[in-house]
Amino acid sequence: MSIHEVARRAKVSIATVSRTINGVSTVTPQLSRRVWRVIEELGYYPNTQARSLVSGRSRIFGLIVSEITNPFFPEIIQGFEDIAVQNNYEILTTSTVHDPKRIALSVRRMIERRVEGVAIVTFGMEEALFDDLKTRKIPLVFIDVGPPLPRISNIRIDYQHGIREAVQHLAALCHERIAFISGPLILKSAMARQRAFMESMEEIGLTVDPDHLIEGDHTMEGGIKALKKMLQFPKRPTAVICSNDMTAIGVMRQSYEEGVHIPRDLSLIGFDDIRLAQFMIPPLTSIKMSQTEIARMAFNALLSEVQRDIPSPDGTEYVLRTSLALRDSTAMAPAGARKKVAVLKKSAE
Amino acid sequence: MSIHEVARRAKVSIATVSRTINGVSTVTPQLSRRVWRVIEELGYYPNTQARSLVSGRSRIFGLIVSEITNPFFPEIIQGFEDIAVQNNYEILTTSTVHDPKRIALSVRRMIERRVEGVAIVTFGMEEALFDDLKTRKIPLVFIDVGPPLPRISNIRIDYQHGIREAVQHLAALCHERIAFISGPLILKSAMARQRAFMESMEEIGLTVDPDHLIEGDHTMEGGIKALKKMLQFPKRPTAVICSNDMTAIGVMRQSYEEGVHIPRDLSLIGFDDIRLAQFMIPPLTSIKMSQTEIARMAFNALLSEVQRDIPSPDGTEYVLRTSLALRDSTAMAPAGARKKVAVLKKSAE
DNA sequence: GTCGTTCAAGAAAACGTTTTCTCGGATTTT
DNA sequence: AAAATCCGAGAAAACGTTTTCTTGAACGAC
Repeated sequence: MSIHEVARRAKVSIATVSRTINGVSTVTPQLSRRVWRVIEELGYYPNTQARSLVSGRSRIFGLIVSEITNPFFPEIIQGFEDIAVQNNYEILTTSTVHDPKRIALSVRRMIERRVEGVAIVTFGMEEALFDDLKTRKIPLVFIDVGPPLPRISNIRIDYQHGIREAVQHLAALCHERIAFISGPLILKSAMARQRAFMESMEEIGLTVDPDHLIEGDHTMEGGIKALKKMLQFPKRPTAVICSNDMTAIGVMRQSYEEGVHIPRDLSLIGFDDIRLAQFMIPPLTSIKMSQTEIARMAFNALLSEVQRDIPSPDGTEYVLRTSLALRDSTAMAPAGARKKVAVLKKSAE
Repeated sequence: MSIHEVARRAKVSIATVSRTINGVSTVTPQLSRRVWRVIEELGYYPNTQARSLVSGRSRIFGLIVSEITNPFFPEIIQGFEDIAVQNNYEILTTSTVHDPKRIALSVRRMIERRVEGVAIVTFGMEEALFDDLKTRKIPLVFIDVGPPLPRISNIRIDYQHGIREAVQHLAALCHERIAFISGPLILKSAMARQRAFMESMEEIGLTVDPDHLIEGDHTMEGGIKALKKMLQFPKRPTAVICSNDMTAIGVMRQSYEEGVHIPRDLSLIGFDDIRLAQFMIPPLTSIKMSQTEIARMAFNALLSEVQRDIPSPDGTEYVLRTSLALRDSTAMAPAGARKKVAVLKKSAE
């Protein structure tokens, strides 16, 4: 079961066994073969704990996500796992469920397991909870937190690009009253998306009715509520952009309930472009933010930080583009509510 | 950083520090306080690897699921994680993506990390891949594999109950031509579901048109294909039961495409009752198989096996009930295709 | 043919813990 | 008051590796 047993049977020292396993070149081919044979016979697997205890490298990365039950995250986890496997890393995943206690606990456990780096994919505001990791100089990668710091990389999402495309698309369809259902505005990322929306609207010369800026919570339930609210306004919007797809799905759900037809009566655009979006009824137009790409960037950020001998003076900033994925949940604005054609023509590029 | 540093600063031996941390009662309160203070000051976290190396207990469980991107599984992972956290266990999750290589690799790594047990939630047929775990006497828990063995527990799903309810429900709505879209029939679980369907149909006195037994693949794409196929049959079914919700979602999607209205033209029932089901349009009637419950059972199976000093002579069998969750995707059969009323009355209980 | 080099492989130290063993002082027993 | 018991805490062994240090044999150089 242990390296000693292997050594005994192969009649070599444990050092030789270790060297054989690790492919150190100073081992005679003859001995190497003998050792390997015994290893096979015994079905010996080295003990990772002992290995990493002495080598000081755990080959574990932590991955902290908000909610694994939100379909956005599994894709990220899968992507992360895929690359991790290729690079012989293990992942310790935590789904925080937005519980600070849970996060703190999970951070602590990760440190105790001596993870080599942690990817934090939470769109959250719990930054302080990760101080422990910072003081221990563990490489980190965040999504959308300020400028990178030593050992701390950042993946900046370029919300503006995709959201501008969305707004332009709606404008081209003659929509004028466009609403935006944001995420919880305590979240930086939610704020950033809303700001990008406002800017895009301004850019194109449309005004945003304050009523049409609704705060959701990134859940389907939130989308349901938001739509209910929206339908009570004297001037209903003819199009809605949601801060994530789950919200959009909630809106769809409630539209069905209320007899509002999408896209005839209401054009709808989501954000994230989760896989499910294309299976909605109708298929949901959404702003794509590639989960696989995020996972890839996050992993590489950690890996390159770990492999570097001196930490990067400032961490690296990665940028992820967003872009509109066109489907069937948007249509021309209802005739009565169309924008003047002159403006239209221009922005329809 | 290590226990030695703490010992040095607190002017005690490392043994005392260890005892303090582990709450061994023989430590004088006074010393204990001194040690704790130093621990706080230093922000010392014990090294789990060293700990479990000497104690022989890794406090890690493995969790192997088929596909994390299938919404069925995240709920299980979340549930599993929740209980694990409570019991101070870590989880190593693997999403196999149905790749035998991947499974083998992940099994190997789990063994190398000396996991204390592995929960295998795959509805699959890759049983042989887990032999390595068996020979190493690592406690396992499967879903729906034959009778339990020493150290190997089994969660048996009682498909019959939920499926019978579904069939009875449809019969009560005067459906006579009921189709079933199965999962890949190499999977035991898919087989079991189909068998349960056949039995329920027979029980209630309905015959199954062989055309109406379609093999899907548990994906939305599979559901789409299955519906296309189904619509070509001379005698279209008026109701469909799907082997999982993803398939049902695919069917919904394609029905929309083809102008088949659910539930007016076609009644639809899914299986699993994933959270998403209630947000479909219309909300999907589904056979509930509680993911949380599965997670709970799986974890407890492992935990109780680990805590037991002698392995259970035969592993334990846990049983999970399924039952129908009624929503809006089913309706009376189209007038032309109704069953004779006499039979109806009886089975409508 | 002696003397450095080179090199393969064993011995031993180290990693950070837990746990057994040991010891000396305090407490109880007779 | 001496002997026996108890108990808190330190010393040291152990866990299963990797890696440095050591050794001894083979080899080439002079």
